[in-house]
Amino acid sequence: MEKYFEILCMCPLFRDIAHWELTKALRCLNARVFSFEKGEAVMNESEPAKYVGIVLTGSFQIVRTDFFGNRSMIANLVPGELFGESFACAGVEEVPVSVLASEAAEVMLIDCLKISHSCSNACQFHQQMIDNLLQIVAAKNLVLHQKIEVTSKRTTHEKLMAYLMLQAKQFGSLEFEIPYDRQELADYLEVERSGLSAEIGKLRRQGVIEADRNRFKIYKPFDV
Amino acid sequence: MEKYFEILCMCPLFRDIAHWELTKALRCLNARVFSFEKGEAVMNESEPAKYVGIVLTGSFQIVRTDFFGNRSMIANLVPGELFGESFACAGVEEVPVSVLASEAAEVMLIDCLKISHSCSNACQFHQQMIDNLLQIVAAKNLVLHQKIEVTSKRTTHEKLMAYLMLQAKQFGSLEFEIPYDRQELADYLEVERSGLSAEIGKLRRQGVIEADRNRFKIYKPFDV
DNA sequence: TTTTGTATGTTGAAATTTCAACAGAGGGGA
DNA sequence: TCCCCTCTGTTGAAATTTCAACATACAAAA
Repeated sequence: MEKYFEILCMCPLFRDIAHWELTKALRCLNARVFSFEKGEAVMNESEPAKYVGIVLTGSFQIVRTDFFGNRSMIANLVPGELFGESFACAGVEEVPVSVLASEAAEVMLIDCLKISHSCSNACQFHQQMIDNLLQIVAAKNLVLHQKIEVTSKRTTHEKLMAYLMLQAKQFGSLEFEIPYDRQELADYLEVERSGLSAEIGKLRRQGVIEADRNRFKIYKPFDV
Repeated sequence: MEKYFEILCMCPLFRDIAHWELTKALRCLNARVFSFEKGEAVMNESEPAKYVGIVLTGSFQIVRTDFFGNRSMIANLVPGELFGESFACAGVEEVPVSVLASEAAEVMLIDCLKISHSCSNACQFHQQMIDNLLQIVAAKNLVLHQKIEVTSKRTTHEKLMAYLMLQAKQFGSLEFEIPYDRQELADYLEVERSGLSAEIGKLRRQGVIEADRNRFKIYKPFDV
């Protein structure tokens, strides 16, 4: 467990929890680590929400698949990030998403009730973790608002540009990598892959962007 | 202030806070009540997030308007519901939405910092309110996931049916009223109003639904 | 009652997306 | 090296949406 301390210390869930208290906390929380191969699911749609997951290594994707098999990409998770916390805190019986490993990856799972309910040992850290959870869940809200901001645009062109500008802003550079391949980006933007590829090709020919696989470069913020 | 006690007691923010403590709490929180006319804004896009709002009477809508004036409807709020809490808890400098009164309405505004920071009087209720906030923010997450579920559908037909089925499920009846007029529903579904009206007309003629203003009735769950 | 304004429904052309199918590039393994 | 498979880009036809414009119904105001 100790080998994950570095990443756990960076995890917002353990913010302001003393290093020496972490070992005790993990035991009290009955935290356990699991490994996944690419494509495996940590959490499946319609399961009850019980656990909070912390990405330790690799990366995961939060996706939802509807009745007809249409896939919608919600977010990409990198080490230190959490998932499942909103559903567990809200106590939903059926999570509306799946969480899939997008490469070999490891997570730590914690029973959410163990966070909110103080244990018999009267551990100090519970309160701090609830405060931390509140901030994390609130921040997750912003991620969803961001997706809505992008996907509420009506055309593939507008969605793509909105997404790329947002990424550029977050990376602080007009050149950056995105965590999605074409199909996944299409699933995030809620458009057709072929249409997305066509749009990228068009922007490339117009000299608006440069795109190589998941590496993008914006030349002109707007093609006014 | 006392005249709002009934609605405040039902507000999830004050869940498990003793009735006798509420008066003290409101004073400690420096809670204040404001009135708004239809169309007025309690909160504007790009303002810093500072307050948590509680709807006391009337109703409000959370909307976002982009660069080009395209409006996107996020949610409708009725008495007892909160808004702004996610942004305030996440400490964002620019809220991504506006909150507008959809009729004459009243809200109670509370400085979010006063909730999370214990006061000098060492009031008891702060901790309970943080626990409550966590659940509220987590639930807000579900509302956003729900909107994404609906709007990720590709056609107006699918979006509309997904929305209506969801409403029917929440009302527990195939007959119900929605809180939006046609333009607002179009803004929620992220489609064109005229296209939405056309689709509603089609479904009506096919006998799939009955629709009069904001009152809907579903005859056949699916038009397989 | 008449007027005015808003909400809703309709329509047809233009723009865009979806869909299905295929081609080329590149990586990994045999 | 060759083969296989995945990812990306292209394309053209069909389906759908957007856009602009107008008709109608209804409610509030004059």
